[in-house]
Amino acid sequence: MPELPEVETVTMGLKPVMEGHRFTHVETRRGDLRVPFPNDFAGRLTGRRVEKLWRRAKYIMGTLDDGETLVIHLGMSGRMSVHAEGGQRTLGQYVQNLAGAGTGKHDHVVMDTDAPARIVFNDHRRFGLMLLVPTDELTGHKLFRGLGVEPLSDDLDAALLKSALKGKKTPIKSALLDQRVIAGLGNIYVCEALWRARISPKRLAAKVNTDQIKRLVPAIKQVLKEAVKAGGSSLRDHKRVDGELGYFQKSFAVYDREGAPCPRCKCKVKRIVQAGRSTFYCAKCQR
DNA sequence: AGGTCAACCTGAGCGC
DNA sequence: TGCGCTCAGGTTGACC
Repeated sequence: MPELPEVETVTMGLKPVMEGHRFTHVETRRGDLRVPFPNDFAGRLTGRRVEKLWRRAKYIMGTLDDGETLVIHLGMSGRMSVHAEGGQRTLGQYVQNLAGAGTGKHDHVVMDTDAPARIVFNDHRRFGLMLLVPTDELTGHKLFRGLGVEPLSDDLDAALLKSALKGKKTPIKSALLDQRVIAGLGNIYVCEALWRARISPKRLAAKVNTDQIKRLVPAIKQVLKEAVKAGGSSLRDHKRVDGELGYFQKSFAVYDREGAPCPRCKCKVKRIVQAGRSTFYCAKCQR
């Protein structure tokens, strides 16, 4: 499901029931996610208070009151849902009914907080993960030490991107998917950003010129901001924590639109495969 | 060193 | 209905 806008949407949805709240009960249903749960995950989480809930790249991070941080990744198909007694309008946001919550086939983790609310992690492909990492070891942790710049921060500018792409012989499409360059972009928003910046996905990263980089940086930021505002893109799996769909997919210019007209020049959108992933682009206006 | 690609899983959609 | 095939928003480790 998730790229940065979807993870941001989910994080914001979890905040009211997690931040400042304590876990009263935690249960894992099956341990064989691709990355197994840490030892006694439920026991270590129970009774802990979440001091701060935030996002880094495509990870949801919960800083706990005991010096550990809860790290959540949704993989390709992970969902988080929030349930409470009485359903809608509880807690100042829309939440789902409590009845039956956490009993689904792929509901892997059920977490109750003193909001009170029940949070369910569902992931049918099991590519997601939940870990506990000592907070003071986060920066050096394997998952985070190599991560690139946050695209929505002021740190990402033309100069930084230019130096990050310097000497890279891989296509720009693949370079932007590399989390060590920019952290949080995925297949959808890379395609969309390249279209907005009128850059061919096949162009070698090192050959993206200064003018193009100056278009690419705002294109990335704008497409992400618009998608966050729309609640992310719901293609197959993504839902907000209240079960509603994001609607940014209605705004795609090229992604998943093979054969449809390019909104700019009306040429047919092409689909190619790069590094094993679909790329959608307009061969006429992306150079 | 740096880049590509299969593998990890399940489910949905499509053609037959 | 059902089978077989392809594809899916991510990440990683094995391999050129």
